Amino acid sequence: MAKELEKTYNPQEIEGRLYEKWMEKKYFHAEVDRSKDPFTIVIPPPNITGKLHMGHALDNTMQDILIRFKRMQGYNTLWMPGTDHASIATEVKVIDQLKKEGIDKEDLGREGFLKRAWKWKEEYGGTIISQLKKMGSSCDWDRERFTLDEGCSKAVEEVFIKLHKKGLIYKGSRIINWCPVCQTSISDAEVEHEEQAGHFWHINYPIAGEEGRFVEIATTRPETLLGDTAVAVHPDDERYQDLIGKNVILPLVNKEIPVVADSYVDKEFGTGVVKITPAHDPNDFEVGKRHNLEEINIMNDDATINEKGGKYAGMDRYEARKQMVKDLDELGLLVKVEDHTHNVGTHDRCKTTVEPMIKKQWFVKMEELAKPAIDALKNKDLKFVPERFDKTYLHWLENIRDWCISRQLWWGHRIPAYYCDSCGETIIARASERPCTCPKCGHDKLTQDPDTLDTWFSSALWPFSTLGWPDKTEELDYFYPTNVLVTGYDIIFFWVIRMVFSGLEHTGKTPFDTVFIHGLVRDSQGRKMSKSLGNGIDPLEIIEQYGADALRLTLITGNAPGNDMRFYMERVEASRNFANKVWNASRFIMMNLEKSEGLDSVTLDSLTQADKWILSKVNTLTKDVTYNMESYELGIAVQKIYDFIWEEFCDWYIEMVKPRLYSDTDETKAAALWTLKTVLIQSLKLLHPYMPFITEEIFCTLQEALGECEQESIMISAWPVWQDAWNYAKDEEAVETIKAAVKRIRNVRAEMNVPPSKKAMVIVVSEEEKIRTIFETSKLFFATLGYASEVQIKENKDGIAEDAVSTVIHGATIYMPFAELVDIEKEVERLEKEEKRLTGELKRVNGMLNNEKFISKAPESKINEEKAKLEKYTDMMNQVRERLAQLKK
RNA sequence: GGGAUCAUAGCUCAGCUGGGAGAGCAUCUGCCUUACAAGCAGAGGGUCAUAGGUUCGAGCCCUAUUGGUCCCACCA
Repeated sequence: MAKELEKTYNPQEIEGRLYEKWMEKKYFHAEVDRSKDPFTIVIPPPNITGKLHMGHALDNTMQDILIRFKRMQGYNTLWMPGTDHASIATEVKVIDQLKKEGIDKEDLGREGFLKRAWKWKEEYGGTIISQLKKMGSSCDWDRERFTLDEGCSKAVEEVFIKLHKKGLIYKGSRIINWCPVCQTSISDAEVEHEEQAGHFWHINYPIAGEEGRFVEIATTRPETLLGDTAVAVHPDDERYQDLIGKNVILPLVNKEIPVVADSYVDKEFGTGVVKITPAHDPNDFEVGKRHNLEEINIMNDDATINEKGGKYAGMDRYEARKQMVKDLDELGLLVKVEDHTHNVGTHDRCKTTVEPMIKKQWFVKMEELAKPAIDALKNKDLKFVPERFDKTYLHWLENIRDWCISRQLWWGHRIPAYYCDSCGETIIARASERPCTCPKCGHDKLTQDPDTLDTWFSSALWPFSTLGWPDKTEELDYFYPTNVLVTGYDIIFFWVIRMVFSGLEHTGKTPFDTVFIHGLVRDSQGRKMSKSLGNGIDPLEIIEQYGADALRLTLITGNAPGNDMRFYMERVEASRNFANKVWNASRFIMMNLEKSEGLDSVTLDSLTQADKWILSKVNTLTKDVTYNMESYELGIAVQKIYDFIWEEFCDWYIEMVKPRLYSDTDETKAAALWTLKTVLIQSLKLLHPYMPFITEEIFCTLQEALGECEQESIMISAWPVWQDAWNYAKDEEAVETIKAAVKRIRNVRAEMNVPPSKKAMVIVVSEEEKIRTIFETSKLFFATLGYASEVQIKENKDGIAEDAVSTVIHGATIYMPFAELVDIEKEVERLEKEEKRLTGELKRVNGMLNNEKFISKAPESKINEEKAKLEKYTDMMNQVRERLAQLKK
């Protein structure tokens, strides 16, 4: 009657089939349903250029765990999926592809290029989505979105126009970070600072009109000298007081430039004199503004020197540097060269050293937007898990600078700005409302701004643009704000912060209340997984070999929120082994259920001590796991489930129950089967968010075998809750006593090298009736687990051979009278060790209980606990001493 | 320069608001016990980085120190 499970767990066969079933049944799909509370997560949209890596695997496993957990708890869960157009990354890919065909981007023109880019997206953009499905991700694929799709684009346009109207978006000439290779501006967040070994060149600038007098400046970038428009000293610097207001002659250029006083200059650093290049340094730019200095851009977009550079025109910036140093040396103006390491900004994508340049770009004014985002955290409308990322978030926001959002790229959202060809008027308008004539001069030729927006501009709107904003959709009203955002700490600046202030500005709400942060997945040596190192481990290969469940478990176990983790194949194997353990335990249970009858008539009253013990255990486990999961302690929760299933359920309970199952006459057999089934199902449910495939397969097979149908899938079954009826504290305590006795027996036998096949009599001696009853009740499995040929339970040790091996547990002494094994010396040694341990414990407990401050300050429960311990240890000590005395005779 | 974080068994790491030092892997010793050798039973192994402090009590809180990692930052 029952459907059988395979002998070993074979994930490959199962995973694809189950995922298809889930898709078909639409379990992932969420519709607005006002009768239920929503629970929403938006996926960090992976780049369409992306391939699934361990970072995605971790990120998506965490989200899927939360979603599956909440779904089982009865929430109407929406996990909103989608992809990011990834402006620059994709543009580079397409350019590369074109290059292989010998085509230049410019040849193709904007229209042609975009056609190719869309084609590329159609071809490769779905790769990562299909890979996410292999992980078991329960996203609502019917709602899949793309940052460049119609809806998201509409939101982008709306936000741009809205912010512009409020004066929060402006176009201005400012110092921006320019990537000479990608030939686009980039935002501050995209600049990575890298320590580079460089030089400090000390150069003499002749003082105008004072033959033979120089002022020595020090610079790390001599080539920018061509754009110098001043030299600055500190206003209080006594050394240079007389120079302020005078002119110096800019070497090589032979132009007079002024000496200005500005407190930005550090007297202690270098020579205390700074050359000021307003067009190529953010500080100098500020100084320049304060002193009305000319801004001379000396570079082309590819970082070669432009026509303003005289003889250096056309040279690359580094080439020019070399030549200029040489020329200065020849002129005798080079004083010295020192080694100097300094931080230079590089483009995070291509690692090119960025060139600060003055360019006309679009910016978002940040100060006003940042404030509510800061308040949101302080008011606890938003929280980070773990909390320490609060500081990262606040620090960034409190020191925020305007966000450069225009990019000189084609693939992305076009800036909705139009310029009149005649009068230069700027018109901001929706594409659909694009004016035909200039509202100012009536000219009919308008040109749209060629730039596109930073890719993060659209992802910043992701939590609400995907739900229909700016339209007032049902979905937006119901699912927004979302609940949790799961992401790595590396994109807090790029994304999280921008979503928060965007959400607050445009919807008036924080887009999510919790940001659940994880770390990086590193290789076994702790290095970042990277293409160039070739140390990346492909999650798909792991899935292929070990199954998605094993991968998911590996990524979650033993990993604290926000911490990096190392990826080990050994750990994957351990996870796979656990899957196999679960599989086989289930197989065992189902084999036994086949022959079962009368499970329906089992009541809680008919359960044995052992049954009640495991039921009580799984009950507590349920409470703990739920609590941990609600606190985002996923690693702790799954560790508890793992320990429970493997140790308590498999190694103890199943072993305890075997004698009853193998007997045809045991009247508690049905109770055992019922308990096995019940605890298994409950454990599977708790495990399901972590290991969705194996739990589903077993759950369904089991239900089929039982002819029961709670639900057709475990993923829509109800999450277990703690119930008072399953709380059996006394039975738990009783079974723990038995376990302690069994452990002692095994310990003694192992130490004496007695094989399990060699059974021996076990005599339990206890003066307490309660203890004797516990053993009496559990005699059957106690004998099996303790490898006993016979179990006797006595009130006193009368009649037991004096030299019988013994061991002591709380409340009882266990004797194993097999003469041939006796080794008095070892026995004494062991007991003395025990005595020593107990002495220590007693000392500690006595110390506490005799301490007035402890008694007056500690909570009563704690005091009672310690009192109970004192009693227990005293009791054990007496037994140990008695036994010792007996042996030493 | 500012900030964060880590230092716990041979290795990799858990340890949530202070009260039992833990897991996986590795090692050693027995077991092919009819769910599982991807297994079962047992064992060894730690001054919880160092020095102080708070506390009846510290791996956990405070201070300093050492060493590592990361983030931020306009010292030319």
